[in-house]
Order: sequence, then C-alpha cells, then structure tokens
Amino acid sequence: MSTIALVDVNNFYVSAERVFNPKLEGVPVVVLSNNDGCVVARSQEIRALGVTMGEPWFKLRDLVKEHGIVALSSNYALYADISNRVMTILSDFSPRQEVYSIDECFLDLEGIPDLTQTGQTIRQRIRKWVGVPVCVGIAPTKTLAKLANHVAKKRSQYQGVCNFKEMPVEDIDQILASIEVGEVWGIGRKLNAHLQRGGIQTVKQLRDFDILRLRRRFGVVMERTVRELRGEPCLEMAEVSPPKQQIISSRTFGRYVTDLHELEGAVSTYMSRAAEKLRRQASVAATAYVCIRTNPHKDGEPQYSPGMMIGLPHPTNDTRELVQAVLTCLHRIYRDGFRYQKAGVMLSDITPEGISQGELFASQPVTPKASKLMSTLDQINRKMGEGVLKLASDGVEQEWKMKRGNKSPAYTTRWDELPIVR
DNA sequence: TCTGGGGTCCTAGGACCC
DNA sequence: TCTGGGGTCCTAGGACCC
Repeated sequence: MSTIALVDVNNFYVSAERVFNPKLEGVPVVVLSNNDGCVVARSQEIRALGVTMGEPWFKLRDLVKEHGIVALSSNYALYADISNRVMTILSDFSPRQEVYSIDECFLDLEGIPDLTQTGQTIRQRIRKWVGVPVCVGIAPTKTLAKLANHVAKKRSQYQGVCNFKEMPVEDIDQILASIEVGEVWGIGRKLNAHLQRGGIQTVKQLRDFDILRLRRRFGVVMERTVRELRGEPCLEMAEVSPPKQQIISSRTFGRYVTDLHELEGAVSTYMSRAAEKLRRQASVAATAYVCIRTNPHKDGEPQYSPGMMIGLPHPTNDTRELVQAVLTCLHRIYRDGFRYQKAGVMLSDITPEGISQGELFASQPVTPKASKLMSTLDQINRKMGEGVLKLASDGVEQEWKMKRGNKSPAYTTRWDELPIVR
C-alpha cells in the first residue's frame, strides 16, 4: 500500500503577493494574466464575490469600485522564487518528491508514522519559513490525495490536513458521496457533463460504477481514474521531469500590430525565448512552427489566423537558424490589412542534443562554435537579465510588448527591488 | 477600449504496406 | 454490383491539467 501526500499552496499567486505586502491580507485581491487580460488567481474574498477563474478583467469594473478590489499584474519572477523555497522545504519531508506544478507537489510518505501530524508540521513550517498557507491531502493514490487536499481546503474542521489513510471507510464514503464528480482530477467540464447526464453525480457513484462500461464509453484514462479512486495506484510518482516534447512561446501584444516588420520583431523574440528553453534542457528540435492571429472576440472585424510548420535542414538549437526558419514562414503567411493581436512559435520533434540521427543527410549539425556562442548568450542573459543580449531581428523599439500595469516589485530576485523595512 | 500561456495524453481516421 | 485482413505511422483534434 502506498502513501502519497499532495501539498498545495492556497491561492498561490495571491498568497505570494501577500508575503511582501501584508496590507493585502483580508482584502479582495486578484492577480491578472499577461496584458492584464483576465483573472488567473483569486483570494478567498474574491471567490466569495462570485468571480470565476479566467473571467475577463474589464467585465469586473463595477465590482471593483463597489468592493475595493486590488488587482495585480502577474509577477512570475516572484512566484517562481517563492515556489522554489516551498519545494525545497518540502523535499526535506520525503526522499521522493514530484513537483507537479508551480504551487503543488506530491510527496511519497510511505513508512512515515503519524501522517496527520506530519501534515501539520508541513503546514506550520511553510507558513513560518516562507509565509504562505498550504493544505495537505494524504491517501493511497495520487487521485485520492488530490481529493483529500480539496477536502482539507474546503472543510475547516480538518485544519488544513485531510488524511484518508487513517480514516474509517464509512467516513470516506460519506465524504465522497458529498463531493461532485467534476472535482475529481481528470474529470473536466465535458466529462462532468457526460457523467451527470448518465446519472453519475458524486465521486462515490463514479468510484462504484461498473468499470468495464466506463472504459468502453470513455477510454483508458477514465478507467485509471476510477481505479485510483478505489485505492489502486495507476499513476507513478515522476520525480525527474522528462524533457519537454514541445516548447511553445506565444504572447498577446500590448496593442494591435499591422506591420510585418513589427511582427518579425515579435516572432524573433518569441523564438529566442523558445530556443533558450530548448538549450536549457539540452535538446535540439527538427521542426518549427509559427502562427499569428487577429482578435477572435471581435465580431465584424476581418479574421485571419494562419500558421505554418517548417522542417529544419537538421535538428538544431541555434537561435539564429530557428529565427530564420520562422521568419521565412511568417513572410509566407502574412497578409496585409489585418489587425493582429497575437503571435506564437513552437518547437517540436525534440531530441537530446548530441544524439545525431540521420547524419547522412544532415547538411551541417550544430557546430562547436555555434554551441559556444549560444551558451555565452544564455549565460549573459541569465546574469544580466532577460533580453539584455539579443538578435537584431528582435527589434529595438518593441512597442508590441505586453502591458503589465500593476506589477509588484521583484522583491526577491532583483537587488534594486528588495523590500525596504522601516 | 479591454478576453493568458504552456503543456500532456489519447483516439480516430487516413495513407500506405504486405 | 460485388470489393480481405491485418499492421504501422502520421496527423488533427479533443480532452484534460495548472
């Protein structure tokens, strides 16, 4: 029998902001997506107002005035740093940790006595050492641990730690019968609707339903989910994250772009970022992709959203080659007379660097000289700040860059933005 | 005026092979 | 008009996650 804990920071982005700005405590706070477009994190007070995830910010104007909502632009440097601190502390509790996302991780707690107490220790330590609140769910499988975590968050009697491992079966049944099936990890909007229509409303109903019928109707993913709900582990702990099979970099512009030259700058910049990510995981890509699009929400305006894939002469991670390839594509798909809102690039057919296949046809692999140049570029940008050194094609003005109207300082990652205590 | 960004896995269907 | 039975590989699209 395995024992897995899911530890998750409550309202992560909002909690991270509150660490350095205690005035935000008790105040309704939202964190907005890039370009301050829509809501990506909500404090408890915001949830209570009925604001949903992903809601466009401009639709909340009235609510803002009425309730004194504080809206912050997203500050990824801060969140990444807080996340690292949390994950490092959590790694002390188990030799096996899977960092699942920026704000949550699985821990293998097999063999540890006093699980609930351990959960409380985790909570207290993270609160004290980092300053953010976490909840802990403990169960024999990942899916159940997620569910236990949900219970820990929603029901105050558990004081932030819900442990299915040391709970009478009847109690677990009762809990599962009181939770809607859509809360289960892996049951999204569509599946939820499907199940509801079929008369499966609660988690318990799903758990106890005929597994063969579910498999036939919904496939193997559903089967795994149901087995996990029954306490049979089907999902392994993934301690080391495998290299990415595709790398995307895309952004909505801060304003509409019509000019090809400006699009070139954006696409070149995005590809530089993607290529850097590619090099960071020591990979090369054989295929590149670029797409641009107008604003699909604008009825009555001419719409155009082309994309184009290109195979590279040989797998590479050289920014210059990759940028050149996507710029060629961009020229092919660009049409005059549209107001473009967004551009993106993607790298795929990714393989580890140094394993060159199809050498016979490779015109020229990444040369040592190019490799040296790229790693120097990365080192300088890592040390001096993103985009300090870039290709000329990225452009100098970059007027298309996104808006982030109300970003908090990079408190922990820039010397000139350290918090000041008076 | 204003609607994010980045991933994974699975399946179905088509092309092609013997 | 009738028209086998596999297999593999690739792609597009759907569903999910945070």
